[in-house]
Amino acid sequence: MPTFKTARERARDEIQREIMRAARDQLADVGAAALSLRAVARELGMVSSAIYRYVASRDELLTRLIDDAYNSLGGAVEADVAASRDDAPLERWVRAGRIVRSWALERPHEYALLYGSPVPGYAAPEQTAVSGTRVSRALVGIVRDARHDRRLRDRGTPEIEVPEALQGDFEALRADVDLDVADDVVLDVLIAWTQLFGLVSFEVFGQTRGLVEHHAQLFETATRRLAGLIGLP
Amino acid sequence: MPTFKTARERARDEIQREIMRAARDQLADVGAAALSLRAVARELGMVSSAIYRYVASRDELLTRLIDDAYNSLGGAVEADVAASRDDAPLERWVRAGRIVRSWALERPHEYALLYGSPVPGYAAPEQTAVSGTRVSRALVGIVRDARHDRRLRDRGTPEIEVPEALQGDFEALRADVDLDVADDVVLDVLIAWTQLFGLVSFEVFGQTRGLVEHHAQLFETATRRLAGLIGLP
DNA sequence: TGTACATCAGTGAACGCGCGTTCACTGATGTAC
DNA sequence: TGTACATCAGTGAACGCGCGTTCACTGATGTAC
Repeated sequence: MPTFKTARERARDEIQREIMRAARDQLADVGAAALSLRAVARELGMVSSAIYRYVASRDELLTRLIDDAYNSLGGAVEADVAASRDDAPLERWVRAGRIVRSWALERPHEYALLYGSPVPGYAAPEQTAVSGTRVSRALVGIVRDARHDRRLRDRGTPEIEVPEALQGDFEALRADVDLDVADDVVLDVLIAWTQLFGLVSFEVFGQTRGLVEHHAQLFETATRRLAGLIGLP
Repeated sequence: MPTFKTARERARDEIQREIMRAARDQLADVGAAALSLRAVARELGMVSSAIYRYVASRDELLTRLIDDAYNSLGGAVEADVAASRDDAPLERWVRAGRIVRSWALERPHEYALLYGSPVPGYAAPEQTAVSGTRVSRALVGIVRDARHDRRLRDRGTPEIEVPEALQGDFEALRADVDLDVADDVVLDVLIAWTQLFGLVSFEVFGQTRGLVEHHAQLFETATRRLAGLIGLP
C-alpha cells in the first residue's frame, strides 16, 4: 500500500475540493434551502448525474457544508484564542467575539446554515456534533485559562441563585468543558454565549436594521460588558 | 355605502381567512422556504389558479404571514405586559420573556420566519416595520414603567462606558421608544433583549440540544439575571 | 318587481422551469500476470 | 515490457415530481334602471 496517489486519486481529490467550493459559492448565492446538486454540477461543467460519483445525495452535501462551516468558524476562533494566550482575559473574550462576528458577516449564508432556521427537509445527522462545539469550547477555554491563572473575579455570595433543577445540567456542563467554576459563573458564561450569537444573528438577519447604525461598536461594547459580568479582568 | 356586506363579500372574507389558516398550516408543516401557493390551494379544494383571486403572489402571502406572526407575538406580549402592570418590574420582565419563549416553541416555523434565516428569494417590504417592533416596544415598556415609577436601581457611576460612536444611536433609540435612561442602561436593555432572543433561537433551532436539559429553568434564570442587570427590582 | 348588463369567483389547460435520482452505456485508467 | 481484465469517471436519456403564473372561459352574484 504505497503512500503516493495515482493520477485517478489525485483527480478525484481535486474534483471533491472543487465540488465543495462550487457548493459554497452556490450557498453564498441562493442559501441552503435553494441549494441544488444540479446547479453544482452545472458550475463544474459536469452532467448532472456525474455528481453522484462524488456525493451520495443532496443531504450528504449539506452535511459536509455544515461540517466544513463549523470547522472553519471553530478553527478561526481556536486560532485566535491560542494567539491571545498572553492577553488579558477580558480582551481575549472580546477579540474572540469579534472573530465570530466577522466570520458571520463575511458569509451570512454559511452562518445561517449553522445558526439560522433548519433547512426544510434536511435532518442533521450526529456527525456534526464534534465540529459544532469547537467555537463554544474555544470561548470557554478563555474562562478556563483565567480560572487556572487565578484571575477570575471573586464574587463572594452568588449574585443570583441557580434553581436546583438546573444544577444537574450545570454539573454536566462543567464536566464536559472542564470548567471548574460556581453555578452562577456557569450561568453568566451561558448568558454571554447566547447573547453573543443572539446579537450576531440579529445583525446578520437584519433584525436591528434601522435601529442601530454602529453595529461593530455595539457588539464590542456588549461583549465587553458580558465578559466583565463573567468576571474576566 | 352601507355597512353590511353582500354574500359575495362575506364569502370573500371567509375564504381569505381560510387561505391564511391553510398557509399557516403549510408553514408549520414544511417551513417558509418550501411554502407553496399550489399546496395552499390544494388544501382548500381550489384549483391552483383560483388562489390568485385572493393573493397576488407567493411573496405577498409570505409578507402577510410575517405580518400576522409579528402581530400575534406582539399582541401576546403587549397583553401580558398590560396585565402585569401592578407586579414588580423584574417579574413583569420575566413573565413577558416566558410569553415570547412559549409562543416560539408552539410555532417554531413561524418563529423561524421572523427571527431565523431570511427566506431565499423573498425580499421583505417595509410594510412589516410596524408589527415587527411591537414585541420590543412592549418589553421596553416594562423598563419605562419602572423608570416612571422611580423604581429603577440607581447605578451611581456607570458600570461600563459607552463609546462616543454609539451615543448617537442610543439617543435615537431613547427618542424612538421614549425611554429616559442613561446610556449604560440602554446598553443593558439591548443586551437583555438580544440575549432573550438568542436563547430562544438556540432552543428552537436545536443549538443547545444535548447541552441543556431544563430549558425552561435556564431561560427563566437567565432572564431574571438580565432583568436584574438592567436594574429592575 | 323584472330585466339587462357588469362584475367577479372559480375552471382547466397550458407554459416553461428546475429539481433529485436511476440506469445502461462508453471509454479511459489501473492492476495482475 | 505487453496483454487481459477489472475498476471507475463521466455521458445522455429518462422518470416523475412540483412549482409560479397566465389566460380565455363559464356561470353565478350584484347593480342600475
